[in-house]
This record gives sequence, C-alpha cells and structure tokens, in this order.
Amino acid sequence: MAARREKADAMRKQGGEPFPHSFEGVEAIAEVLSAHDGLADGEETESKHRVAGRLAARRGQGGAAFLDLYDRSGRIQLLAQTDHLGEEAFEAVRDLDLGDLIGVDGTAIRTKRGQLSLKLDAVTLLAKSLRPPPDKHHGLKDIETRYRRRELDLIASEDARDLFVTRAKVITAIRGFLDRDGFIEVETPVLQPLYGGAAARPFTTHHNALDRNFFLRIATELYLKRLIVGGLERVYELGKDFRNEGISPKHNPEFTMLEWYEAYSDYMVIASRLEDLVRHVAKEIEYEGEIDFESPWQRESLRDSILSRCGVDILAHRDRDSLAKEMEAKGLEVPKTDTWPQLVDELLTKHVEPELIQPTILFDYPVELSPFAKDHRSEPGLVERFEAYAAGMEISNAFSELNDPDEQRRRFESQRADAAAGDEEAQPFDEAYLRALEQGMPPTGGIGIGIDRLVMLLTGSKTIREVVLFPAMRDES
RNA sequence: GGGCCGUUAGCUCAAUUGGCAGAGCAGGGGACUCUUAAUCCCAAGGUUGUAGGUUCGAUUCCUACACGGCCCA
Repeated sequence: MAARREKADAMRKQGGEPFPHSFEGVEAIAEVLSAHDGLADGEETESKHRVAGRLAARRGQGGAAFLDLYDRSGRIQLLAQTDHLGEEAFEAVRDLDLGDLIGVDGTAIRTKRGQLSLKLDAVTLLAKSLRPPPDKHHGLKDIETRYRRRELDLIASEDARDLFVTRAKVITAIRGFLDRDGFIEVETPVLQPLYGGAAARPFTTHHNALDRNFFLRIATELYLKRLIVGGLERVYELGKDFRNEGISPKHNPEFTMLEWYEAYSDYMVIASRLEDLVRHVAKEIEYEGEIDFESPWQRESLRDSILSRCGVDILAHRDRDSLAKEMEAKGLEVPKTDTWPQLVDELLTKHVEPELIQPTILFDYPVELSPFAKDHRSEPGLVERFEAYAAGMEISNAFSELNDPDEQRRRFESQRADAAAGDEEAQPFDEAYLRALEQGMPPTGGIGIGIDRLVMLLTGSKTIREVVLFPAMRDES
C-alpha cells in the first residue's frame, strides 16, 4: 500500500494526476470483442478502440507486456510494446499496479496464440488503487469479508457481479409485467404512525419536529388497500420493509417486498397472476435451474398438506390441547407453545415447508392466522388465503382481502386480546384503516412477494446474504 | 438462547506429540518483445482474532470474550 501511495505522489510531482476527472468515449469491452470475432490468429487491424476498466493481471515486462483489463461487460487482453508506445509510456505501464483503473486507446489485433487484444497506443491512469486487490485466481473466499466489503467481492468475482445484474433484471421484469397488465406503481410511507399488515415487531424512530415516534413499515398492505378504496384499482409497490427480528439465512432486518392489489378479483385470480409473473421473470433472466416454473404449480389445501405428511388433521382439532394431543399420538414433537396457530405453524414450518421444492401453492388458512383475509366463501373457520412455496421456502402470501369493516373491526379486537395476552406480533388496532374500509372497498385480491427470496430461488442462492448487497452484520470486533 | 466448527502475511492456504511460524499469489529489486494461473533470480513481509491461564517453552493445551459459519431451540 505504501508503494502504491508513493507512485501516486511521484506522479503528482511530475505534473500528472492519479485521479483525473473523466475519460470520454469509452466502448464496452464486450462490444470490442464481438466486433472482431472473425479475426484470424496473428492478424492485425487498423481498428481503434477506447476502453476503460480495472487492471486484473499482467504478464511479461521486457520490451512487451500483456495486461488483462475488465469492465462490467467483459475482459480483454492489452499488449504494451516499448517499440510502439515509446519508452516513457511503457515505463508508465510498468508502474501500474493490479487493481488500478485505467483508460486505454488501442488497435485491435489477434495474437499468434489466438487471443484478441488491443495493441496499446496510449494509457491513462483513471484512478490509483491504493489497496491491493484480492488474490487474482483464488479470489475472495472469506464469507465475512465478502459481505462486509462487498466492493471487494464484486471486484474479485464475476459470479457476484452477475448475480446482482440478475437481481436487477428480476426487478425490471416484474415492473414490466405489472405495468403491461395495467398496474400503477405507487409509493406509500416508510415512516408510519402505526405499523401493520404483517405479524412482526417494528423498528421505531423519532421525528423531532412533530415530537412523536414513527414506525418503519413492516408491510405496505394497509396503505395500498386504502388506494384501492380510492379507486386506483390496480396498484403495486416494490420497496423495503423492516422487521425488528432475528437474522438468519432467510431473514434480513430490511428486505425488499413486492405487494400488489387488484380490485374485483380474489385469491385464485392472484394465484394465476403470480404463476404468470414468476414464469415471465424466469424467462427474462433465462433461468436454467432445477425448479420448473413452466408447468402449472402444484396446489394443495393447507389442511391436506399437513394431513398427508404428518397424519394430523388440523381442522379436526381446533384447539391447542386437542391438536397437541393428536401430534403426540402421531409421534411428533410438541413445542411448548401457548396457542393453536403456533402449533399449526410448527407443523407447516417443520414438516411441510422443507418438502415443497417445486413451486406449490398452499391455500385456505385458518382465520386465526390471517387477520386481513376474507372469510372463505364455503369453508367455515377458514379464510381465502394462500402461500406460495418453492425450494423449501415461503416466497409469497396472498388473500382475498377482507373488505367488511365490521368483520375487520372484530379481527382487530381479537388481535388486541392477543396482544394483551403477550403476543408481541399481534396487529395494532388501526382506526384509520377501518375508516377507509367503511368508505367501501371493492372485492379485492392482494399479495406480497419476498423479492430477496425470489432472487435466491432464481439464482440458486442458499442464503439471503448472497442476494443482498450489504447484508446486516454485527460490528466488527 | 444452546451445541459444534473456524479466525495464522494484503489474498488463498500450511505448520508432525507443546520445541526457531512456512508456501503460492499480490507488493519491492532484477532478467525477459506473443504471454494468458507467464517464467526465472534476489530480498522483504507476522502482536498466529482479543484478554487471561498452564508450561522452561503455546499457532498448538485450558478459560472467557469478539466476529463468522453450520445445526438446534
């Protein structure tokens, strides 16, 4: 590092600038490569190109040196010859360090060994790299460093760069799909006077001028449905939610969520659109993994999904003790939990979710688990809700939205009782939301999709930290 | 929260039973005008995560802590 600093200082003393302002007229390296695809070995052209990027490798230092330069699009070999460049410029090339950002002007040739290269006419240092790059062929393997210093990971790993490009394509494809279907993208408050729309503990923060606390949103659901009341009919929001909970391979405290709501539809319409959306996205990113998004997704009721795997009929045992007894009878471990929904969640999470590798929609949930879903049109005690799973992971949660304000009020009251009994994830009572429902909300279907998990699924990533650029970490020691 | 594993040079990794802490790459000096994990020669690079303990002697054994990973709750 000291040597690199000295080179930068020496350059300044000689009137040079190790950090110039710009370098205009750059071509993507991939374009240069494809423009000379057919060039024969040993053949030279008159074709001039200007490219810029980071220096990755260097070979030879006599009268000729080969350098590898890469940008976002690709990697190209540079040939520096003292005869052609002149002594001074060649010395400048010798002074470059791996990791330096440079701009070059060169002439396209193919070497005798068949490598398309730019024969250098001029080289400009665009930014001196004062710190050494990771190992040029082992890359950066330390997981902790890859997450804490993602820029190093991106410098060292084309796979890492590709993954985040894919993530961007996923998001672009989602927007394209929903926009074409007549949805409008909206932005609702991140700072909310009252949080809601999911079972989670919030972050709190303080607004000085108003002298009051705000919550960082845990979901966009309730505001988006107020827009449905307002007549926007088809809305979506793609943005960050925040949940003040543990960190795990599937959980980051801030994460990206897509929610959409459409008037005059229900959860089955939503299920079809979800399949179409994911199929569209997989196609756009040219997905070639193990998951089959093309065929119709498997569909099972929640009750059947548990019954077939555990032999326990949750609907035949609608209270905590009865279900616990039945689980025991089937030889299943019964956690020390207080409520029936927690036992159902245990069965689902432990015994069903890990089995759902190919995309599967589980539908018709107990009302106790779903304070914003509409009662089932034919099954008492159930609501019209589904969750979509793939690769053993929940990726989506949707319902026919509860639009009866009086029923919604009863659900909030029941949540209030749960909260009083110590449930920290119970929904707070939201009078502003009820007032909106009293204005009249059309029958509506809505959904939330975890974008980080969808990207995990589409890129075969095992942890959310692989698909979030800067995952949450403890302070370094 | 519990259990197990890891933490050694800028990066990737070694180090026998507790006995002088090593290599490759990167960086420094030198040779080399078709190399592509370039090659060759020379020199340098370390508070072994932190704090204690045991010992004549600790990267190695013990304890605590920090960070990370995996599993469990």
